[in-house]
Amino acid sequence: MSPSGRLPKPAAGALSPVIAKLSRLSPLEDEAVSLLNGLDRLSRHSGGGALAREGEAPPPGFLISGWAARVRRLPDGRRQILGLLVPGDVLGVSVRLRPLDLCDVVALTPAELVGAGAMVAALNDGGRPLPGLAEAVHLSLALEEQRLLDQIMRLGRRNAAERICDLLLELRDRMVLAAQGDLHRFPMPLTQEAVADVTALSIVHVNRVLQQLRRENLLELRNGEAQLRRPDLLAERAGRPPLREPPAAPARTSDGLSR
Amino acid sequence: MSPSGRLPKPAAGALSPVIAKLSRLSPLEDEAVSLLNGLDRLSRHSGGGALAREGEAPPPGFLISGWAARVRRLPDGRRQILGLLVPGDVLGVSVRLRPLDLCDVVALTPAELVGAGAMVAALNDGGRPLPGLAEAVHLSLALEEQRLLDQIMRLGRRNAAERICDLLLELRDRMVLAAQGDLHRFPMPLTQEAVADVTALSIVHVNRVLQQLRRENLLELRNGEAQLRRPDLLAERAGRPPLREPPAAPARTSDGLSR
DNA sequence: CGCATCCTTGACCAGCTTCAATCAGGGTGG
DNA sequence: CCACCCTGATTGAAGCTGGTCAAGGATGCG
Repeated sequence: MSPSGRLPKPAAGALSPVIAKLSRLSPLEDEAVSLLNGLDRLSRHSGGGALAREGEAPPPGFLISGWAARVRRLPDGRRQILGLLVPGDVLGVSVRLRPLDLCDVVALTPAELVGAGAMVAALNDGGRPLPGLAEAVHLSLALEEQRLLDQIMRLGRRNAAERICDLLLELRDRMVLAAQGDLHRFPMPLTQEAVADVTALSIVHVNRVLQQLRRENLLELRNGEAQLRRPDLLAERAGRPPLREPPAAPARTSDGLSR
Repeated sequence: MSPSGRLPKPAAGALSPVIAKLSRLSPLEDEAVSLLNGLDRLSRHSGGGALAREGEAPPPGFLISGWAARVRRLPDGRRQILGLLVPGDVLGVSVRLRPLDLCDVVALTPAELVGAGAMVAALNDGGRPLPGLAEAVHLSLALEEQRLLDQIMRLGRRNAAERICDLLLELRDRMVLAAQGDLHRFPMPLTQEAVADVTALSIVHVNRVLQQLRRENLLELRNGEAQLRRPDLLAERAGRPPLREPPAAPARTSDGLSR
């Protein structure tokens, strides 16, 4: 349930979700890319294992495989997932100490983390400045805050179907950003229980809504992969504003900062 | 509905919520206090007026009187309050550009804002360093993020009564921090509609829950003032963890960073 | 005095939860 | 190889929480 080993080096190319995401947020210097590829201190975690514990600042790192969640519990055991972490996401890297970094983080699937201490050091210790990397990391943190706001909207004024459709679209956009899928298809290893804990619904109701979406042929969900048949209809079903055309203004996606 | 005037100077002592809050977060240098007291560019806003518009970075400022809210809407008009702003709170001051600063902010009561541009300049332009002030501002931003997480828990796994009790306790703590009330009594100018938009309940149901809490003699709410009869019972009613004793560990309040 | 805003209350009902079984797939030990 | 078990998905029935609709009441202000 805990890190089941530390290896000096991740496999070649293992950093690709991180590099894909960051380089899309801001063009990365060549040096930044090799810095990222050179990160070590890999740790593996089994599903259910803790990546970080409440109250302890987690060591800076990138999630390079598997999914995880920031979790909080009520005294009686009710569980709420505050936010999900997917490959390419950053953990414990922040300017100020962030309350978000002080939650329990648990692996929802087997997961691998690489240490980002070397990157933080390179950004701070005034060696060669890496403004592209610094900007990308900043934007990544901003996206994370954006997602907290999206989560509040999701839980606040959306009904069950809207919550689930909205979540799927957010996950699609995040997976695309990390080069893990395309507009119609992406890895989705969450159990219905995890979806329930994100959307604050009961497992049973999540199941019913998914069945309904399948019946409407909007969605397929099998073998840990999601297929969105009609993303446009799904967006409508999610109660999202109809997206403006590219020529007029940059479309607003849940990954976009254009608000 | 818009700023109804700009006066060169706020009244003497008008900055006291700001100074009370910041100095409780971190001891302020004398210079920092006079810097704050010297802030000008006061703007007044009537209830319902916009303090900042979606998509525009708001000018940095402190709310020195009145309450406001960060608001987001769904296409069909449903409204969700992402977070409340009370006197002493900061707006538009951040290291990186924060998505939170890109929401609509509306005044819920008549409100006054002073510009914080001079403070930001003093913190950045390497004149005399003011580490106490810088730390206090940082902590203030961290508290804001903490409150987003609290809001997710509130909307996620709490029922109507728990949401309202939890909100009242949060507001109590925030008002105490800004020297605007004590453990049992504080200004609470929110309409039931605003409470509904924070807690994602209907107005009617907010009313019923408040009636019930009054009947149980846990709460009084009159003339824009809240009285908490039994804060301990209210906390229990809010589904909060029983708070540990002061000697053992610092108690966890919604204003505390001790997580 | 009349209007506007906010609060209050009742009746009804829908969305979601809870409880309880059942089913399907995958891994494991005999 | 197969019985067994565990986790996750599925489905039905019943009931509660909270929403919606509708109609006043209270308060304050021009």
